[in-house]
Amino acid sequence: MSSKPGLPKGTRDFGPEQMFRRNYIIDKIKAVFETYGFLPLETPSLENLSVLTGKYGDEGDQLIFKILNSGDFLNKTNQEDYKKGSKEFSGKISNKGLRYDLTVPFARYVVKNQNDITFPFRRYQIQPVWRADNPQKGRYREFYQCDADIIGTNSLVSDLEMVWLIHDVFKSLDLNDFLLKFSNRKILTAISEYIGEPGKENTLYVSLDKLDKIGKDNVFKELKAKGMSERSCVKLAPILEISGDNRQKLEQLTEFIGNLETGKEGLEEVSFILDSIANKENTEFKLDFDITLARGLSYYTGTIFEVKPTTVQMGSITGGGRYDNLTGVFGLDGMSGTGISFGIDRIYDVMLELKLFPESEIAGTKVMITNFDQDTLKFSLEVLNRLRRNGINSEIYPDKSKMKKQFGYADKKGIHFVAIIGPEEATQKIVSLKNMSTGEQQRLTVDELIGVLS
RNA sequence: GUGGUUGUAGUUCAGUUGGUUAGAACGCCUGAUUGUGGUUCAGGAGGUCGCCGGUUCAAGUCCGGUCUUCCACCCCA
Repeated sequence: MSSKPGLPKGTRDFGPEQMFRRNYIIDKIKAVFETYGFLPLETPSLENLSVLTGKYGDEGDQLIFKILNSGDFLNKTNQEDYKKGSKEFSGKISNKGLRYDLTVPFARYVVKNQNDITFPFRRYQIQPVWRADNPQKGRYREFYQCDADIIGTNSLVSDLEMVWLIHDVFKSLDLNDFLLKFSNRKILTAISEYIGEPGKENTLYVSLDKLDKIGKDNVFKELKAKGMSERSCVKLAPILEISGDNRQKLEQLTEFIGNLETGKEGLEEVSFILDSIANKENTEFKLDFDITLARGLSYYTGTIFEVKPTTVQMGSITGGGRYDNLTGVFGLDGMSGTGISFGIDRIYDVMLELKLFPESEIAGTKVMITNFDQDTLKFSLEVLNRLRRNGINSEIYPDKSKMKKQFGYADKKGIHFVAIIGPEEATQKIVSLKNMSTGEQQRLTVDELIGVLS
């Protein structure tokens, strides 16, 4: 066990069975993305560190995997660089890193190709990302993100589309045990203004996000520890008491921040989403307007959303929101967009736990042809080729082993049919087809065989 | 990054206060059955006890380090 080669922390192999299921998820998501008019994009696994750093906050920067420069990189450094410490020094010996998410490379792409892109630009991207985080359940160092973004418009219609998109994706996966929480960053900004701590919304939302986890008292404790005054906390307390359905929550919140400019904007935006959703027919929306929803990434400026499974213990499986100026850091201002990211590794774990993968998706080969001897082989290969030309997943057992072994192979691989071609069948140009689940066996011509298996 | 936890056959796990040749179940291989799998029966193979070092007459068992697993924090998908 030990001497066998291992895997780096937080990475995994995906065997055939897992790949069938992963592809099932990816195919479904891709299909929905395409019905929404999103176009595919891929970017390199590697980006220049100048592109990656400074976009995810100090903590995020530390989680970026850095790639050592090629060649004699030490030759280009000196004792002074070394003495400045790891952070400075790593800048001298590494200038590339593995991508941390898909949004920043996308922003880079948009800026680089701004003259060729027709805006608003709708793209989807399904690729792995890497984070040097400590792994746990549902947390890996290499995992896939499925992103869809609409950039180049600040229309709320795009935000609304994201809400629909989320529902359509989970519907097509038959994953119904989820809750879509949403809110608006402007509301948080207004709240921090209202309680007399303008500009401190970052402190506020980091703590508020933990409300259901650590409780109200601890949130206040943490806020005070971060320098928020007693008076602000007193003003905040009644806002946290807001409850009821989405409409009721919105109305109660209006009493606090309805007179503030950003507050008014935020409330109107939330209201628009709620109204529009209500108009979409025949769909039950599990939408929860949650004031305490914050989302970590600092680039969000408007609508924000997050999806959590309701019956499985798991972090968020989807998240996103509106960003007003994502490309600003790359020198292109005024490019507003909205985006969503599905975490397929977590969706996989949830679906596995809820047993939502259909059996039929797991089968690979539909029919296996037996291998008798040199004389029958010619006809067997002929049949094999005809099956394949008719789009039937088929394989021939490569060795002239005992029937017992050949059948055992088909059984273990879950192959539903075995086509037996022995001397008798070969001379008559027929096959004996055995259904492995019922045990029934019938003699068929090749044309009949294709008919049965199509 | 901080604190804890885990590692023994392909898999899931036993293994006494440190003491002869490290066990079980399932899986795997062979045969009963030279044209038929999943059941049954008989037999068999398979282990550097994660890795490196230390204590000891003696280490799977005790100690240190390291890697890995899972968990909490931080943060996140």
